Amino acid sequence: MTETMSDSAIRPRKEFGKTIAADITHRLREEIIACGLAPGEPLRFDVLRERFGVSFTTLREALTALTAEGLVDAQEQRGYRVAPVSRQDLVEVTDARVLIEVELIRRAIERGNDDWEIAVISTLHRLKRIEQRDPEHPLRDPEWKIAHRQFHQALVSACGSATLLAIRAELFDRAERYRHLSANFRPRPRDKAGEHQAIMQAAISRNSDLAVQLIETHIRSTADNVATYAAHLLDTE
Amino acid sequence: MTETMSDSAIRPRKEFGKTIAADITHRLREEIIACGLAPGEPLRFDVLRERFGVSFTTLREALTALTAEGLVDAQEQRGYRVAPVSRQDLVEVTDARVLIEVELIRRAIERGNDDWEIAVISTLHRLKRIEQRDPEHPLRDPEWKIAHRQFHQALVSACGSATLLAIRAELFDRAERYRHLSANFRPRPRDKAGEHQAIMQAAISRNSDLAVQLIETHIRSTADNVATYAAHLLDTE
DNA sequence: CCGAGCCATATTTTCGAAAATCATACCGTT
DNA sequence: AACGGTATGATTTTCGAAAATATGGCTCGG
Repeated sequence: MTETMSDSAIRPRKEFGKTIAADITHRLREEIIACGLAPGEPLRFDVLRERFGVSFTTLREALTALTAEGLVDAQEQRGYRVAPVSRQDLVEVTDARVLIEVELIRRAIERGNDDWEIAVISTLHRLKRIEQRDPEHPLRDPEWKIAHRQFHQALVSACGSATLLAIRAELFDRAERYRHLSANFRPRPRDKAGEHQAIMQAAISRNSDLAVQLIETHIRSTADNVATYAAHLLDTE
Repeated sequence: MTETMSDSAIRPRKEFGKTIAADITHRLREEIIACGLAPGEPLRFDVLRERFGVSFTTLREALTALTAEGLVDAQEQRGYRVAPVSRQDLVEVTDARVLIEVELIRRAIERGNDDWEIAVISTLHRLKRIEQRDPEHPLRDPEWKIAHRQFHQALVSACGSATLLAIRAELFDRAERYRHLSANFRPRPRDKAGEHQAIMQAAISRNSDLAVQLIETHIRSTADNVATYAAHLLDTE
């Protein structure tokens, strides 16, 4: 409010109790997922230092963390680059997601209590509200992205395993990057709203088999879409 | 050759083409898995700096990587500590391992070629040789640990998914720490040699269902053992 | 003209000091 | 004696310089 624009806009502002490194990790992650940093692009320290206004050390810590998440590729003694994309990697991420998400949905439906139901219903509600606002290009709306992420997160949140939830979140991020990759070339989003609605209903009515089937279809058809419309980005070289 | 003993013995000697940070990450990982650094123990920079002879920055990078692997716990602004153990965490790791390893064994049996069979047979052979040497306390023998790890790795290596193999490796490490935790209190190792032999035979003869069942039993019974003999370490506070 | 070896430059990696933050003990007040 | 606030020491976090390593161009010999 009272600060100058130039400073507050450029300088990384860390939230209370958080380290700058954690903040940079978060910002870099978002930028890589959104393909603001292109797959395979070298991540040079000088450039990043300029862009984020932090030191080597802090950047290195962030890049190390993102390397573990599969979003950055470390080439020892030769720096880092954005993790490249490939058809093979897309298939692997999709398969892994199906394997894990299907299991987590089952467990969540089995164990979910009232709070879980409320979380599923309310996150879907918010998602639909945002979609009404701008039904054409949801992926370009940061709010839609967050709401979408939170809905899928809510669905499995009651699974009871923090370990598997962490793995799931990582795979979700990696998949989301592929969605962004094809977003610019996709003619028109298919009926995601309807799919989400159906998944919610199956989950709340504790219809495990149906929910599992819907989720698997949801994940695989999204991946197929990416493979189709981002083909020219996946087959290169 | 020409260097003084004191230096070459204490200083971390990095292998060709590797960074010191990667080396320290590896050494710290091994030490945490072996419970040389006890679960929950604070990881103070001064102490580690003394012990490994490296700087803050390098340590921080290693600790960041291990945090992502679930072996270290980061408390923002309050440093790091060895990831604590708990009965809940043991259950989660075990469940996740069963879910993933069962799937990978299926895929490996389906896709494995001659090289895969050879790898499975030869890694088991080496494991048995080492067991003959010191059948009492295999976990205390670093060579046994490596051979054991390589046998299980070989079993699933042909699954075709680097993504799932990486996740599996991480869970394997976390589980191995629990095995070490109980190793000192376990009366006597059960017949692991027989189990490994049976798993190998089921895999090579492409008997998927049997291999899956044996692997699941292998993983779960190991975890049960830990839960029993390390109970006093899991229930505290 | 081509290729191997070497020098100069660009870039990463590592370091220890300085700044920021947290934990603890102390003091004064109620 | 209990409580709140503050000063002090311990520890983490961040920084930019220095060392180590890779990259690209150049020369020289074949």
